[in-house]
Amino acid sequence: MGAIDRNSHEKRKSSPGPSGRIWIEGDEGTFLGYGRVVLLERIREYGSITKAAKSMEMSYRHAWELIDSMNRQADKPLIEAATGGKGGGGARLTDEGERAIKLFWKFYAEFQIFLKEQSKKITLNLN
Amino acid sequence: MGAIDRNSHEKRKSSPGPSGRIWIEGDEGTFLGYGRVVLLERIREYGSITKAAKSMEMSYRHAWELIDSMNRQADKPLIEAATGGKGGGGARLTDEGERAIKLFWKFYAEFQIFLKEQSKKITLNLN
DNA sequence: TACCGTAATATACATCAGGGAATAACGCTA
DNA sequence: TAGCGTTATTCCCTGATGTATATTACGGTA
Repeated sequence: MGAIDRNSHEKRKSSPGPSGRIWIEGDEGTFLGYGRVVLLERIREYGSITKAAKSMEMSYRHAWELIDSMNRQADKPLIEAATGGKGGGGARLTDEGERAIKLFWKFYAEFQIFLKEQSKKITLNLN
Repeated sequence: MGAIDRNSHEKRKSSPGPSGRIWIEGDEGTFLGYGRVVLLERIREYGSITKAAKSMEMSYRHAWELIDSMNRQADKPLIEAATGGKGGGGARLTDEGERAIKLFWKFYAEFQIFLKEQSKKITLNLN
């Protein structure tokens, strides 16, 4: 339920020291990033782009563009959406989407470890 | 002599795979980043904020703000500037600035290694 | 003292990513 | 068939960021 900033990056504590952002690049630019992956998870949770976007305080327009970007760059779509029908339609995370989520969080976790290691070295050198 | 983009991050090849940006956070936000460190080096080279900014295709105003931000957040100034005098004045990199440059490039180099390692793991998982 | 090139600073302008709102299409349900 | 909620798409507006431009301050030098 936490708010996500407008750049689709995680809110980071502004504690001095090494910091950074990571993402997975695709053919058209960013393929997977923190905000995108959280969006995927929210869609899995709510089954709706509209609800997922609202839960992140993100505009539907922006959410849709991110999903479209991911789907275009992936071999197979990460999200499959349907208009009309019961409840007006909805969206669902595919197996490919599930794999993308796992892939990114693994990368993300290793980066956090990397930053922590760097923090030890760098804070020593500051004074 | 290469052009630096407007966000003060290095121009990165858009090759698919793990990517990212790093910086060193200070009390007011970014303290050292790629663009800032290149700016420091250019000032060391030219002895002038004006010339350093031009060489990076950066506005003087922006360059000055970056320098001011770094100087305010560091224990001792990284850049010392003088108005008037021979040649109208100039700017010079301090020893503290020299250390900041080394510190950042070390961090940067280790991050490149980290990305390369991650690339091996991730490209394997894509197909 | 006049000149010079730079630092320092303020103001106006341009650009652009994203938000908000409006609208159409869709297909199940009652 | 009418209603519903969602996806999909378009247009306009705003806020933030950086550029461009102009002006002043400065202190050596000729």
